[in-house]
This record gives sequence, C-alpha cells and structure tokens, in this order.
Amino acid sequence: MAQNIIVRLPDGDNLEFPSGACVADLATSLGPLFSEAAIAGLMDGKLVDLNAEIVDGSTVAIVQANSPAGREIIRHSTAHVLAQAVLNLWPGAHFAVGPPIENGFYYDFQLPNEAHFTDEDIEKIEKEMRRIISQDQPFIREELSISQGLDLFADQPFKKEIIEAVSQTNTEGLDPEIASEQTVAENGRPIVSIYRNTDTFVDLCRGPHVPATSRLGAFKLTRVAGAYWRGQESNPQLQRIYGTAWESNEALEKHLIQLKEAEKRDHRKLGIEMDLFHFPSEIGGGLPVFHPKGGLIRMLMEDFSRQQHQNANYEFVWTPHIAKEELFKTSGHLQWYSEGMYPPMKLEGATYYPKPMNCPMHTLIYSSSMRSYKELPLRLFEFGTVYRFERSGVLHGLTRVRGFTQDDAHIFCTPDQLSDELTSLLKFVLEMLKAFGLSDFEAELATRPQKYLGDLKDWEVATSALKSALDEVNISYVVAEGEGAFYAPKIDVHVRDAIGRRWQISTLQVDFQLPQRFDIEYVGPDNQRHRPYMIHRALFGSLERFFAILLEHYAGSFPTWLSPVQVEVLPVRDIHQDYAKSVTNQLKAEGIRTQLSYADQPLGARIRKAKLEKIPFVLVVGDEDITNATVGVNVRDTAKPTRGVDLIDFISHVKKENTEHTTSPSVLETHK
RNA sequence: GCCCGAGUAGCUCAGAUGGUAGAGCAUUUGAUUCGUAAUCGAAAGGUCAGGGGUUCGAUUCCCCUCUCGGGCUCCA
Repeated sequence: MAQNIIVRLPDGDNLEFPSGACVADLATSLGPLFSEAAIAGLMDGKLVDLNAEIVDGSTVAIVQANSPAGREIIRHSTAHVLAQAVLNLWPGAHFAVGPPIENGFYYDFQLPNEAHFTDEDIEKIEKEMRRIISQDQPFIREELSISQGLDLFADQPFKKEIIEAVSQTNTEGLDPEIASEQTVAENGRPIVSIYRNTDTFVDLCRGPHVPATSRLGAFKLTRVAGAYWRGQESNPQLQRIYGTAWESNEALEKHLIQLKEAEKRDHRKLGIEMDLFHFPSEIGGGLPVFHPKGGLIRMLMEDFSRQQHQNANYEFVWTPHIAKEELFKTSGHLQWYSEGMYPPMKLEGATYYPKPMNCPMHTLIYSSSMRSYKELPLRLFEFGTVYRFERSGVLHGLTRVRGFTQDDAHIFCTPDQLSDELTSLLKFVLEMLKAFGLSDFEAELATRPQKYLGDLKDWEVATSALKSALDEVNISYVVAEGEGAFYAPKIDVHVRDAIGRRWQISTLQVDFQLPQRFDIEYVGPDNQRHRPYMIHRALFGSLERFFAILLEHYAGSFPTWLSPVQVEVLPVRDIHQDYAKSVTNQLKAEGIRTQLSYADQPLGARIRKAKLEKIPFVLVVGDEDITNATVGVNVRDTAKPTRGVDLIDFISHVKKENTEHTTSPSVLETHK
C-alpha cells in the first residue's frame, strides 16, 4: 500500500511524491531544465545518487552537472571509467585509488610485471574509455559487509587494504585519500559501498556517481606520473594517470584554453624571453641569477617594501649566512629541520651550517641586551637569504629553489600586545600585497597539529589571537585543522592571480617555543622578568617566489612603477635624433627609466619591437613634436596612439603612475 | 631521491631507414630615413647535452651520466 512522502526543497517548498520515489523523479517534476542538468542529489546535506530513494520529510536539492559538486561527481565517475579501461588493457593490474581533484581526477595502478605507463599509453587508454562510455554502462550502487567486500576484491590488495582501514576506524580518522573511496554506515556498523558498471568491473566507492557513462565524455587524459601508495615513500610506487573532465565539451575546451594561457604566463619562459633571470647549471639547480632587468625589478620591490616597513616602525637588521651548530641546536632546527638543511662545514674545530631560517639570529639580536616592556613590540626586519636543501625533483623555477631571500621579520611583544599586533600586522600584509596589484585574498588559519610542542594554554591564546585578527580585518578564511607548524599556529594568506590561480604567499606565525629555547625575557612594569611572545612573518614569502607570481599575474606586463624600462623614445627619422635624445635626458632627469632608439629601421618595426618588450610607454617624436615640445604617446595594450602630448604633461603622468602604483599604464587625457 | 618525458645556434624549431646539419628571430655589419606592430643585403654563430659501445662511418642505434620539464613527497 503506497503512501505518499513529503520532500522539502531548498527554497522551503514542499512537494509530495509516492513512496519509493527517487531523486531523479524529483528532478523530472521540476522540469526538463532540471532533469537534464541533474547529476546527483543532496539529501539532508548528504550527496546521493539520482536513483537514491527519497526519505520522507528530508530536504533534497538537485546537484547540477556544472556545479562544483556536480563536476566532482563527473570526475570521480570518469576515474572509474579510467580504471575499467586500464584493467581491460592490462589484465592482472591492481587498482588503488582514483579521487577527483581540482579540475580533474587521477587513478593509481600497479601494472603486472612492474610495467610503467608511457605517453603513448594515454592515447590507447583514452580510446578504450570512449568505447566504455559509448556502451552507456550504468553505475549501480551496492552495499556489502566487510567480509563480502574482502571476498569481492580478493585479488586486489589495495582495495583490501582500504576495506580493512574502513573496518577499523570511522570516516573522520580515515586518510583523506581513502575517505573519498569509502564510507561507513550511519549506524556505525562498518559496511563498504561498491559501484558496479559491468559484470566484471566493480569498484569500491563512497559515491555518488552519475547514473550511467553516457553522462561522461568531456574528458582528456593529461599525463602519467609515479606516485607512492598512500603518499609514503616507503610504500610501493604506483603508476598514476591524471585527467580532466567536465560537464560539456565547451567547458573542457575552456579549461584547456586556460591551461594554454597559464603556459604562456609561465615565469620560467617569460624570465628567459624578457632577460630577467636564469638558472646556470654551473651554479646548480634551484639557484637563480637575476639579470640587470630582473635585478632592477627586484630592487624596486625591495625598496618599496623597506619603505613600508620603515613607516610601520620596523627596525632593520642584518645577519650572516652561516652559523655554528650550537645555534641551530638551541633553536631546534637540527632536531626538527635537519633534512631541510645543507650539510655542515667543519672549520678550526667548529661546525658551521648555512642558515635555513633567520629567526635564531634575530632572536640573538633581541637577547643582546636587557629589554624593557617599553621597547616592545620590537620589530626586526631583514631581507634574509636562506638556504634549504630541496630534493632535485621538487625544484620548480623561482617558486621552489634552494637559496632564496625572505622579507623576514620577527616581532617580539608582550602577551597583551599579541592580539593588536596581529591585527595591525594582517592589515599591513594586505596593504602591501594590494600595492603590488593583488587584491583577491583568502586566508587559512592553521591550527594545532596532532604532534605539537608547548602548553595547550599557549596554543589557545595564540589561536584565538590569530582568529580575532582575521575577524577584525574582515578577510574570508578557512580553518585548516591540524595544519599548523609543530611549534605554533599560523595564518597563511593566499591570493588569486589574474587568471584565477591560487598562490600561498604571506605567512604569520605565533611562536612561543623559540623565546623559551633562547630563554629571552623582558622586564615588565612590575619589575619582574617575563617571556615575550614572538611572531614570525614574511609578506612576499620569498622574494624569488613573489617575483615569479607577479610575473605570471601580469603575464610580463608589469605596472609602470615596476617596469624595468618605462619609456622608449623613437625618433621618426635620424634628423629627429637630437630631439629624441633631449626628451630621453629630460625623462631620465625626472627619474623615469627611459631608453632611446635609433632610426635605423622603419618606424613600424621599432614600434613593434618596443611593444613586444612590453614597455608601458613608447614615444614617437618627429617634426611637429620638435616645434611644439610634444611627444606622440603609445600606451601598452592600446592600439591608438595619442599625438601631440606636452612633454611636461607626459612626465607628470608617468610620475603619477609611479607613485600611485597604477596597475596598467593608462592613456593620457589630452587638452585637444 | 623515485616514475614518465625531453635535450639540435642566444631563443623558437626543422632534419636524415647511419654518410659529421638547416630556417626564422636575436647578434654584428653595409645600405635604407621612414608619423605607428616585421626595409633589403651580408657575416658570424653548432664537439647535434657529455661519456662509452656497436659500425668502415654515429647527431641518428644501444648503455651510462648530466641538465631540464610533468608528477609523488615537501614547502617560501
């Protein structure tokens, strides 16, 4: 006897269905637009398959294919198809995990006879995947007991390991990589869910999935890679295939275009093209040299940063690049960070290490005299160059190097000052980043990890001070539970660049370990000695990395104030050379970085060359300009030149862009 | 470090089933003097990443090494 059930929609409306109705029925009732886009359901906050039966009284939303959750499902389902294809093509292969990731998915395999995937295999596998998709195989969910699951995957060791992990723990404790593969039932009785595509292919999975493979197809396998089972180097290395998948071919195409755009902006490519820096192999991997133009940009970045720090009452210090082992024993680096440090040098009976961080040395500056509470907060700043040993495989352009310069400061303050100091610091960070044209921020509050040092009370004080700073500054943030450093919680500031990529840049860490290790103190108003708190902070993070991010953000077209060459002056003919030279000299006298060209090529060619160099302003001067003391101005990324601009007006325009940090050069207003 | 891939002129790339190599841009140079995205000519530039092997002969085939790129791990 069928009874009706009530479904609540997200907007609060109630709908009635016969008992046994599934999510797809709801989608159908909402009209063709919904039913076509529907990929899964969200029932009382839990993602379910389209054919899941609706629970009476629940709130159900339709997950559409083009939503973040919908795409995740499409990617997860495409990963299953990938697994089926590989198992078909390599009989006897073992499959491990295949979760969705940002913009795509991957799947890890162990191939028989220790075989490896090569690039040629990608094409073969894609073809097999398309064959599978064309069969319109359904995804059918089943739930099994642990022992049934172990039987089903008897010859799949990685699947068995996942099932065993499920049987021993709850979802929260589960390795996140594995959690996406599996779940446990609400009643606490461990079960495993599986999704069956064919009689022979079935995969362990939490789900949900698309109803059938016909909903897939806008995908592309992108690369092969090695990856350790569960991310542990001691585990066997598996063969991973990465892919991307979308709800439509248009969306896939858009993503592939975005990848191409990112490739065009690659700082390693632009760095060579624009003659900014390179990595001489004679020096060694991860050790860049900056050429004159790159060096100039870097100097401008540093100069501005120094000025801002000076305004914010920082004091400037300088410390050496190596120090005796005793220092790093005291700081704890040799115990906690030794694998990141370069090996020691033994000289005259002492052992020296290149510094991986500046904090121990700054702490010594603090402790060089007895400090009064009246001196605090004491803010010590340095462009400190540090050396960290990175394994060869992890080096990546300027973003991951072995020697780099931090815009590093350590703030020593009283516990009372901590909260205010963090708030003003966070404001200072965001102002600095904004001055470089970055404005889309997201913060992450990383809290106490499982393995930590110090008192719980200190952790609480520090974490809540960080949190109140975030609230005060009104920046959107997420809490990354357990992601803090072992010695302290921290705020990481991320930015999104011009094409939407997320970069981790600034970091603010509260530290109560180092003050203790170095036994530093201040004398309070009570005439007693107290322990200060310490804040580590870097705004650019590393100058090299920040340089790379800016280069990619601007695609090489730096704002006027950061452009190594701001103006190029082109005489129309060689009889205009003297005037061009006089214009150049006047601009230079005003501190504007200007270069002069000769009329040895047709004007068009010289303009083209200057524009390709991404110079913000290209000036053309000819007969009329000599008569009127004007210039013809070509603004970067603007097709139409402005003729007859008074040189004096032009100079003040450029100077204004310099001081205001205008992000892209703007066209001058003419009086005419 | 491990898995996959790639190294030909400063840069971007072509090339030969094994007979020691080319183009464009850049550079130098000669001519050209031109108001808005490529003027014409010439020269110079290479141990085809390095080493070893097979071969009458290797840049090409095989092995090793180095460097770079994509991942894993790690993080600024």
